[in-house]
Amino acid sequence: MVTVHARRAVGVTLEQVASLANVSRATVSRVVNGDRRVGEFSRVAVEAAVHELGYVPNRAARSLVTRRSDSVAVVIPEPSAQVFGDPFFPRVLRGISDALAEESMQLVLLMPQGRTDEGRVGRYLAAGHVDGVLLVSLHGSDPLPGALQHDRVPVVVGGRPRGSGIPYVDVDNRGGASSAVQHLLERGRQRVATIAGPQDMAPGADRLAGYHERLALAEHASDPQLVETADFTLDGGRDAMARLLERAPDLDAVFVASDLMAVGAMAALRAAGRAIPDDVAIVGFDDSPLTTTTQPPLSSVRQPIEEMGREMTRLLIREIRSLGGPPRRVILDTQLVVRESSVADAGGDDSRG
Amino acid sequence: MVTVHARRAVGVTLEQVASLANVSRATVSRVVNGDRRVGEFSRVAVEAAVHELGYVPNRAARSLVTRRSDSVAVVIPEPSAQVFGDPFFPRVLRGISDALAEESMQLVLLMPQGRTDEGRVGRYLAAGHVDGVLLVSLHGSDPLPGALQHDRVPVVVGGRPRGSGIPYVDVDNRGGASSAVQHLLERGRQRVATIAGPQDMAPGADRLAGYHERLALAEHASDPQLVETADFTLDGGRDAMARLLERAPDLDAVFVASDLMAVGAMAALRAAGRAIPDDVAIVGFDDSPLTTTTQPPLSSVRQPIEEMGREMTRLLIREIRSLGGPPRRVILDTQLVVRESSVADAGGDDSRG
DNA sequence: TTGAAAGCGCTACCAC
DNA sequence: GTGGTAGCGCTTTCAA
Repeated sequence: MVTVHARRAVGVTLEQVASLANVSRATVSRVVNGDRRVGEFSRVAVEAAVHELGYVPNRAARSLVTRRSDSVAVVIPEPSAQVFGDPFFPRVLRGISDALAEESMQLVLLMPQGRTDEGRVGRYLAAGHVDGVLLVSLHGSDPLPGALQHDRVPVVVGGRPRGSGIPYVDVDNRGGASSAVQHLLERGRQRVATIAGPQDMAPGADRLAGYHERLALAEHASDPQLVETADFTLDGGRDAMARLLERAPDLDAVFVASDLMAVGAMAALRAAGRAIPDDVAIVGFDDSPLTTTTQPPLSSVRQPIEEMGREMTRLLIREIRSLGGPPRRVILDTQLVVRESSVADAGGDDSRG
Repeated sequence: MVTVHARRAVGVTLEQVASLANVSRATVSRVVNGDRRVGEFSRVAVEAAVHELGYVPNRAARSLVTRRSDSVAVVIPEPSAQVFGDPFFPRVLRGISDALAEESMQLVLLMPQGRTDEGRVGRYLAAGHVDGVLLVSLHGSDPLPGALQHDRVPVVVGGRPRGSGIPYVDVDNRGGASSAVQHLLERGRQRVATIAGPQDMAPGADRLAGYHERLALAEHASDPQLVETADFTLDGGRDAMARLLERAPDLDAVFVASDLMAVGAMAALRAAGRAIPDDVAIVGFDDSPLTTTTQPPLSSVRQPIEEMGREMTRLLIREIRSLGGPPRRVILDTQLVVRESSVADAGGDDSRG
């Protein structure tokens, strides 16, 4: 038997493998799909034939009969792609891609622009072209997850969605914010302010909740004067910091709900002649590449983004394999990364979960 | 006739549409695929039935007979995903996604990790699961495009690939670098240095070529002392700047081949007590979000990233529809964005292509 | 202009 | 444990 070096496998069918291995198409199918009920002898013969011919199953033919596509859609609506600086987007995708590859499933990427486009995408998904949907949503008000669930399309959301009853994976925004505030308090700061994100976005609301939670725990009164909100942009962060300094000149620390806003806040502090961290300590959120470009380097809360993608995929696959059971949700731990912006004495490099 | 509100379209077949419209399956198929040879009356009846039933063609069944998948793979090898700070990755994808949606084609995303994984991906692609491949490659030494072309899989590369004969779309790195240098010369700078990228990467080599080209044009001698290379990282940029300052203390401008390296270079200049732009003017490349976070804001060369994705897709589709003709390549214009880092007098805001 | 019918390659059921 | 075979939903000849 001459082993031909595998060439382009297009066109090789089950039929040909079967005839080369002297078995029926059914047997080849069983071997290819890992069915146990195949004799040792047949199995070896089929495997050899598959190898020799470089056979690869035709997905379309398989889908047609199994009614599965073995593919999953990842939907990234417009605003989610606009995350500046922080490579959030490639990181979730990497996590998802890894987990799907393990299951030999395809990743179909959809990036609708605007509501109209989102409608098109919704119809596409409802048409059953994919086995399930992963939705990376930064604005919780998205109607898509609800619509999909209504159409009984398996769906998992990344980030806390507005409605309930939908499986999702989120980062522990409260816990992350809480640990940042705790760190500042432990360093002896008395007047810890915060620049929060938009309160109609889950991460915005949750990080502010974590701030309040930790202050309450330490029996620090929450002073409304010390709370500002901004829109997750650099300029927004700068302006918010300026307002805080005007209202509460005695503040000695600030927890900022994103690194980008923190960069803006640092500019405002510098403009006001406040030394970082001596006069004002500052901690951001995201642990983005920005943190090491600032002067001094910015302490920040790190999120396990790849893991989020992987976990979303696991949940979805469970969802696809057996519709039923209570909707599952997973909250992933964050980690505080301490840098010079929050440590007055040119001190250590501790970190905590 | 009662118009039922479209519900989940799964399960509605050509057959059902045909029977509702009182025509044959063949006729429905013709209407759905825009075949001209259908009577007005039949066409209207079919369209109504399609609408009423919410019919959506089954892709698998169609693929099985047409032998097309109507899908395109986008391959992003590991290192390409590591682009810091700059949201290059989401932007190309957005461009590709838009262009594919216009053609009703699916985007299948593949993110191989390491050479082994890339082999798997290569076999997958060669198996004909997609109609064509878009490869976003930052390191030109990738074996994938060559392998795919050998297997006669239509492929278009983003960024100049090493081998020739492969269609690609690239940004005008030479021209961009050239315009940056021209700008510095026009501002009266005499000793223009450069921090280049790795010379085994196309953008690294091309941007350096543009630098030399423009100096030659201005009959400035190229002084080897004024050229340093680094690895596109922040630290690399800082170290390269430090070396330049040591070797050529009289330099009064520097063109840096990436914004991230430019941020590092600015840190080195600051550490050396050089004022920006008064002592040393600086221009980066990418026009990333970083440019507005630096002090002063960084002049930079902007690249049309979304357009690159769109153009890649157009080329690929042409490639898929009719294999033949000379391999096409497209070079997209860049634009210099002038900010304070390169303008001594607190001057204007000009820009040039 | 229209319809009948032959598959595309595969899985899964049923019989042996 | 194995093989025969009936479709999955669609496109595309070929005739009419």
